[in-house]
Amino acid sequence: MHSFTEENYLKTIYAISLRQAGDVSTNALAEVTATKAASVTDMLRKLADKELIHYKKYQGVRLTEEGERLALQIIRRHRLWEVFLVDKLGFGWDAVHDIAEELEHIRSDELTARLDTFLGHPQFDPHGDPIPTQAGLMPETEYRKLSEVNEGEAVRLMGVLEHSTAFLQHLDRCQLTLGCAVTLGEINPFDRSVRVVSEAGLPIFVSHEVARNLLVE
Amino acid sequence: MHSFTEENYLKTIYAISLRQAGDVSTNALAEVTATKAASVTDMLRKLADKELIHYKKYQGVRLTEEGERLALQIIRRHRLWEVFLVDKLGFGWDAVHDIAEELEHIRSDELTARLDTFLGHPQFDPHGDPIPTQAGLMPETEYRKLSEVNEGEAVRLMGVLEHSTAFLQHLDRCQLTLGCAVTLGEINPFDRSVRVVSEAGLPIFVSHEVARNLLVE
DNA sequence: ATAAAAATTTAGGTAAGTCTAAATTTTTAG
DNA sequence: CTAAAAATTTAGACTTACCTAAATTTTTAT
Repeated sequence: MHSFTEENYLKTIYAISLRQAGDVSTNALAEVTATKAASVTDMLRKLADKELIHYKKYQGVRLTEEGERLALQIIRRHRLWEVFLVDKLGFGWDAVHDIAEELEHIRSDELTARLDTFLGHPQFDPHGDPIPTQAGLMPETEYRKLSEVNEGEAVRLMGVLEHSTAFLQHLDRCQLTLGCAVTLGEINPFDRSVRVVSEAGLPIFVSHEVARNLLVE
Repeated sequence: MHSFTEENYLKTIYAISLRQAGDVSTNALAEVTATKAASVTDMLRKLADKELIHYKKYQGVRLTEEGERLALQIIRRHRLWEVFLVDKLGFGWDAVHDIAEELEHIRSDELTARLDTFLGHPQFDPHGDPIPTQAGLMPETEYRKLSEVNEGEAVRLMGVLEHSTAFLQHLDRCQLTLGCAVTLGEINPFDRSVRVVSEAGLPIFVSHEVARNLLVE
């Protein structure tokens, strides 16, 4: 069996791999796991011994097939629990990350399977992130960033790239909820902020910083 | 904050205190926690430093008020999760203990409160054990053991004293479910086994060993 | 009452996961 | 191309929770 800590490293390696090409560096892992590079090195040696990562000293790491399978299993559990917390318990989408971070480590395939059924086999978590399948596949999504949409286009808000409480609460205050349809107004050439118009005709001003963290289709 | 392991010790001290008078011995704890007496002594010193138990060397331990408050909080979470697993996810009552053993350590008062509401503020877990209140009180129950009931009496099955999978599955096979009404037939004077009759008139033979692990009212 | 048995604690050690400081390797800049 | 900077690894140490073996205290039985 793998420890809580090992699972978190696998998940983190997967997450970093998604947003950058090439192997994952020791320092990048140290930053995300909030530990020191020396501690990361220790753990990498251990994960390599277990053949969960490909690791050559000084060269960074990448998950093996088995490592990726485990990472996706943990991400699946995390996202299913987030759906539970929001849909069933009524938590806000900005309040579930830390709790799901603990729940994801409960080790029971039957629990995961029953939870999935109970929730109605959801495809996406409350932040619009796709839920890996039981078979261990991450569903592909074809979303663009709102910051890449042209004036006049009509799009639907499908996900977020930033998961911080502060960002999600900002979206709540702007009434930008997942699934809402918006039409792009003019883009301010100075700061690239943009006005979008909701279904209800309500104008919402969105900074470039926010727009590039919103996924639309 | 208190570690996973510390929480388990508190819960175990509480559980042992319930079924025997006087202080809890080091050996009793070693047996239940499946560790060695020397390890228990280490942990007792730590819990005493944190003022969660009263501890005098060689004299056994008992929970302080704060220790009992924490123990009841953990038991509350355990039992609420068991209700969730059985009522919402459809697990059998014989399959939930180990999973709840992990879930009980998820540390979020809001999670516990919302789960309680979601489940409809249940008073008892799937084994008939009372769920401690949010205020930290263990509800009193006035159940007798089936082995102490007289011939001819009509009683209702309210709980179990033994929680093993084997015992619970045995009850399932006998169609002895919580809440079912039975009337006591004759008690065999040789082995103290007893015949009970269900509501449907079905006769069920119950060994003394089983009868003294069944709680009725 | 006291010696043997049982229970408990102390002493010293291990593994996991972390740390700091020092050594080493790789990358970058002139 | 090479020296300085940055990244990474190694060495040695700490904490938690556990262990075994030995010492100590309490209990039990004659």
